[in-house]
Amino acid sequence: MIHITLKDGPAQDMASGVTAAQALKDLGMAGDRRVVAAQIDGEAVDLNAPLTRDCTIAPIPVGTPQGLEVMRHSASHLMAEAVRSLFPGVKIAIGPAIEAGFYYDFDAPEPFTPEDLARIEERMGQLVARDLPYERQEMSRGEAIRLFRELNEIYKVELLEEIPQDRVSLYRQGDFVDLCRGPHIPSTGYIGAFKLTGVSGAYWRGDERNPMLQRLYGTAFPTREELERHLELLQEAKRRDHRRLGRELGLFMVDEEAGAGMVIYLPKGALLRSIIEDFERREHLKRGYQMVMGPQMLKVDMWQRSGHWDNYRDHMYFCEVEGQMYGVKPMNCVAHMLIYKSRVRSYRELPLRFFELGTVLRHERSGVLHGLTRVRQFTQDDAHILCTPEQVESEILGVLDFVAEVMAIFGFEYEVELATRPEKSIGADAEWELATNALINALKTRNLPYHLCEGEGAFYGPKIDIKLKDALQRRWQCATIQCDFTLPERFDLTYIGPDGQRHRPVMLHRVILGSLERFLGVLVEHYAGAFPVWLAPVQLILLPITDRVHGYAREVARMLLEADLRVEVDDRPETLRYKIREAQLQKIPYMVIVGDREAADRTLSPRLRDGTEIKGMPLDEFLNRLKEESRVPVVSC
RNA sequence: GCUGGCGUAGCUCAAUGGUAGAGCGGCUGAUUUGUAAUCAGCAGGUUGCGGGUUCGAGUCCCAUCGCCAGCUCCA
Repeated sequence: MIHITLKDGPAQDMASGVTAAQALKDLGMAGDRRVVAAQIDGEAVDLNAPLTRDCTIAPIPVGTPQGLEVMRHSASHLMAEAVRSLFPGVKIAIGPAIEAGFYYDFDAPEPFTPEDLARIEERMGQLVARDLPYERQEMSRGEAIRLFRELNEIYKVELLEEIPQDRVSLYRQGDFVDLCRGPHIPSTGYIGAFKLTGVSGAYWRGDERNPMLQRLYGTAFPTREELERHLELLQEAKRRDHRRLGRELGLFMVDEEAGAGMVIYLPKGALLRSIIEDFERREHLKRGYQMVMGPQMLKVDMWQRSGHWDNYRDHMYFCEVEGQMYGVKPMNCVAHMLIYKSRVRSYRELPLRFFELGTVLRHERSGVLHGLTRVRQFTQDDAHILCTPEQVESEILGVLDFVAEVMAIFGFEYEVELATRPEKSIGADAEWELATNALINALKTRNLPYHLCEGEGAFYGPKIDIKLKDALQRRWQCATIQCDFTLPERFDLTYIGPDGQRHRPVMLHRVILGSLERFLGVLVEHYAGAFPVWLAPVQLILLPITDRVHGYAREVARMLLEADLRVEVDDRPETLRYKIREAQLQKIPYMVIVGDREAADRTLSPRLRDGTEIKGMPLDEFLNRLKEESRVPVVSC
């Protein structure tokens, strides 16, 4: 007999070998199909796994992230089975669950077409209907290698040859067998609703030197309704797409004749950007930053000295001027080094915080370009903080707080990642360790949970990356804080300490919004183009009903402009309904109707974006309301 | 850069290898309008660019530029 305890529940003695499913049932958990796996002492296992020792058990319902992952992983096996039965020559690679679904990589002689997708999906439906059990089987590594060799599954053999363990597990359902750790759902019927969502190429093991495989993407949910809701969310993302809204709202464009990845700002986009830039300058000056500006390109020697030549050359543009090679800046740090060096520095003036809205150019590979979020020329809200080693941590804290305050103003939540030393990097181990610890300590001081991303730091130092989450819960890399001990050394930066000796300052690179282009793109999607009043390029539009009131409308517009409000007047000879529709589609916060009645008693009748109508509001009341709403929101963190 | 898909009017999209069309938008005129599209007329294209196959190419082939979904990379 073994003693089994339900997590946060009763316990019972049972015969050794009882399955997890039976144990859960005996402990009062109804054996319904929403439970897809079990957790034994914290480890996820199949429902039909036999229990042979005292343990604590907990159900894994499909409604939890873990349960969903199990079901999707099983769905990927199912997809692989369908593919193998329809396309006999195809070899299987790997097929995990991912954030929004699952995929499986195949080595197929011909790429899959959308029609193939439909056939595969249909076959999967048939297999679900047959409710085939998933069966776990353990064997030695050697046996497994023999098995997959017989099946001519070379990718599985390659994976097996690198597995250190002696025992491996396989899962079978129907005619399909796969090397897999598990756990899986008990049978294919547990897959509620699924859909194949796309095909694309993917390198074997994510390495571009390896052959390219065909990756099939799909997603699965417990119920049809949840799947529908997910697909609806994808539609919503499409409606919010900044590339579409950017054009429709007259914000920006990319012209292939000008160059891929080169953003051209239209009047409203340029206005929006300058509103954000003004905001940034104020926020930085408030926090003790000094504005600086560096040149767009520097002699190539500078880039050799900084290490960019050795580590970043492939991403840089170069040009020759009177026989001298120049590198167009991909980062702003080098000029800031020179500014620091422009005179002798005392410890009394540290920390120095140099801030620049710096426009950089990076040669990104053509395939990665995307709207505003991935471009070749962009402007960073960049700063370099030079300080004593003792000041590093408090400076990092200052930046973390800065990020928190700014993100709250824009209404973003975010997640934090810590990226450590990559393979291709410069600097001494001791410095990397010191810098990494400083970052970790700051995160701990602020109680910020973080994901560790090993080997993903910049070539000159470790970094904290901030992934902000937009209204649709998508994550975007914007803010980053990077420690750098090497650049001050390479440029021989020093300060005179209290002891009269020269010392080496530490440098922090940091951005808050990151790239203004990317941030704008994210902002457009976050607000679906309906910017709050303080950001809206056009805050209100006056809609005169007849020519008779044009004079009054222009007088009101002048008054509002004097009050620094962003106003337009639509005095075209169109109907009111027409003008409202256009203003509504432009997502202007206030549509202000001006007719004979308003002109007579010197009032306005604003209509809000949400359809709310206000009639006969006195001029100064409206002015005060707009002035109030135009202020940068005050938030407390 | 790689894999696959796709480039037709400003936008969204039509056109069995056989004379390039529609809606919206634009322009002109009429309409002076009270909360999401007033009516009429007109203009708009070397089908991304360059080669080729063919009696004939938007359609087929090659190359190139760009876009889209991913991979790799990344603010």
